[in-house]
Amino acid sequence: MDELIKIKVEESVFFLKKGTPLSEVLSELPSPQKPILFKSEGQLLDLSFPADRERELSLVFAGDPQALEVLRHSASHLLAHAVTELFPEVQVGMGPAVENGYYYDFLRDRAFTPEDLEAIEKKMREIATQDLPIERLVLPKEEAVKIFSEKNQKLKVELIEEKGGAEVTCYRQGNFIDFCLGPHLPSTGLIKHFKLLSVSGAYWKGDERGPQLQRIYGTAFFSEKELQDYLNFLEEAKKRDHRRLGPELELFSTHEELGGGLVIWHPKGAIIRHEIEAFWKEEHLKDGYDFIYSPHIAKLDLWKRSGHTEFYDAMFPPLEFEGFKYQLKPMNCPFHIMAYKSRQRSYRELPLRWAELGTVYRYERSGVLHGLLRVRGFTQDDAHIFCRDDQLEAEIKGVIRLATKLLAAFGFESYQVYLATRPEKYVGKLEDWNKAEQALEEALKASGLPYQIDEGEGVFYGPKIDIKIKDAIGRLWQCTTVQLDFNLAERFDLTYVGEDGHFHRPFLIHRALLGSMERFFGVLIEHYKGNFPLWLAPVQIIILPIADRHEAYAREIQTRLRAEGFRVQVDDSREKVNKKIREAEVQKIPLIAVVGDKEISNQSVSLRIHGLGDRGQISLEALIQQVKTLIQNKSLEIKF
RNA sequence: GCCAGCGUAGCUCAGACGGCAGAGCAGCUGAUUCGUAAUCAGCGGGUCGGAGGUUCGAUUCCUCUCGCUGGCUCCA
Repeated sequence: MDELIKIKVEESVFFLKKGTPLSEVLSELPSPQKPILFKSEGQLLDLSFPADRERELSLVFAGDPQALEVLRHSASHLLAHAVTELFPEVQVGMGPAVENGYYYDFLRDRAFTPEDLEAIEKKMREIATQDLPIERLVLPKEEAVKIFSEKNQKLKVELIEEKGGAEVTCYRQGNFIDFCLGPHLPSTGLIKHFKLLSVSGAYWKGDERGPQLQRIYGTAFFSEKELQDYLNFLEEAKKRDHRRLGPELELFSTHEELGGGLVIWHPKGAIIRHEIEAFWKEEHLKDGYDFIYSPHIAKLDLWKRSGHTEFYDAMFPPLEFEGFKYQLKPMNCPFHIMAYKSRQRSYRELPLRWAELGTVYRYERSGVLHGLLRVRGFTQDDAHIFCRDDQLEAEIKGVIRLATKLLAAFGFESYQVYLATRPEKYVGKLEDWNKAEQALEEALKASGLPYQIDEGEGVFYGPKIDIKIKDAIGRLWQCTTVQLDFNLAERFDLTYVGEDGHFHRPFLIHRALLGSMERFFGVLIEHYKGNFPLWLAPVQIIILPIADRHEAYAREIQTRLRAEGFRVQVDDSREKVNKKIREAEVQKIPLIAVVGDKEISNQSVSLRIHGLGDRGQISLEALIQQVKTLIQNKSLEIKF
């Protein structure tokens, strides 16, 4: 006798024979629009999912953001389908949906060319137009293995052997079948707005010893507008690329002669860095930090004691002289620890907050270097806090407050915060871990920032908080990190004498707020699109004399404005005003002061604001006052 | 480090069965003295990323190498 299963959909109740597709209920529902998925207990299910037990279903329609991942996953199958049609010899790997789209990995002896991608995309459209039903199949493992073996899909067979239970789920559309948990859209016709983006290498199962596959990336959306918006976003990101803007605006350069990942800050970049650092120092002093300077190398033995030689693989090879080996520093911590250990410490002097803009060197593999964002020599805005356990929470709160204060000054006010907790392998006492995790979480709660917990994702030496900032076009960048370190405290046997006259182990907090000057600068360039706010702009005001006879007046104003501490230039080239203005706009100089006969006669300038155009005449005094205010307030916008 | 793509003037890019290497912008010089996004003219500028090989001849074909790009991997 067939068992009947109770299925509740919206307000209606149905009874289905066990194993019949849930989609049966749809014929009875007066829904004007056909759903593409069901949702049950927070989980998305195929329309054809068999009735297995009592369920309450809701309907998910095309366009629903929850279904986007499914759309993209189905699009990845469509991609694999097209590839196997066009290149039957290709073996398919894995093809999930990812953050902004999807990819699929293929094993093929030749590389896919851009022409191949075009052909594949065309084939995908063809298959989509056929509107093939996407069927969910549950097969005994042996049968699935047999099917994929016959198709000579060895990678898939490997996956099934590895991951499949007694029964495995597969999805089929036309001649294409894939081992996959799903869920998927009911048919290929629903995949309408998609595009292939790029092809790159990827290792099978991420193992660099394994075979190298070719990964084709694509994206898909429910509407053409969303797809176009995303493609526009990619274009916009290209326009902001700091690797283009940096050299163009003469902020920094890199050179083959110097080596990869090594950056030279040009005067215009250096002045921005100076402003950032000055602000950073000022805020740190206000928060009770002291500064430290430390050398760039130290004896290798120091790094042995810290454990870096053992656990850290990004160190440059050591240098050797006078019978000793020296190590270029990848971190600042051991130096700060040495300073701490230079004498006995009392509980009365804790917390110690020691900050350093410390330049470190890391051997990053050549393939990962990327503009300013991933380099080999960089300056961390580092600090180490040594504190007692009763101070831990307050210290972390202080760090978070300082971090968000600094970031907000640059216009970063939207964050994603992660608390990473104890991993399986860890050093230190469980009791300390618990105390630290609790302090971190309490501090986060007090900060009012929404956060998520990455269970077990902490580093082996301590739990941490990471803060990612959201830039002007919504991209996330990791900057702030606050980490407890039980390892170094232990290895260097850090102690302080407590009120009880006994030795105690201090907590060691390692933190960087902006991350590194290089990386933060790269992010800033992209965030501002090169249009730095007035307080950071390398040239804040450019004065454009209309004709030669106005040059003396221009120089006079320049002197006057420089005396106020403003960064001012005069364009004395013998060009027309139009050309000078264009030049200044291209250079993204915030304020342009045009001076001619009129301005001389009433001691004024004609002001033009970058991007906003001519604002008319303004007296010299008013200009000075307003610029002063804008700089002092670190205003992100220029208003007159 | 691995896979793939790309390296031609400072920048953006043309180019060529393997046969003296081009444009625009920038730079320099001169003329123009001008009112809100490019005045005109002239000139200079290249081991065609580097090394080796094939060839009578290589920037072009081959090998190696360096750098960059997209990913992978790594990320104390």
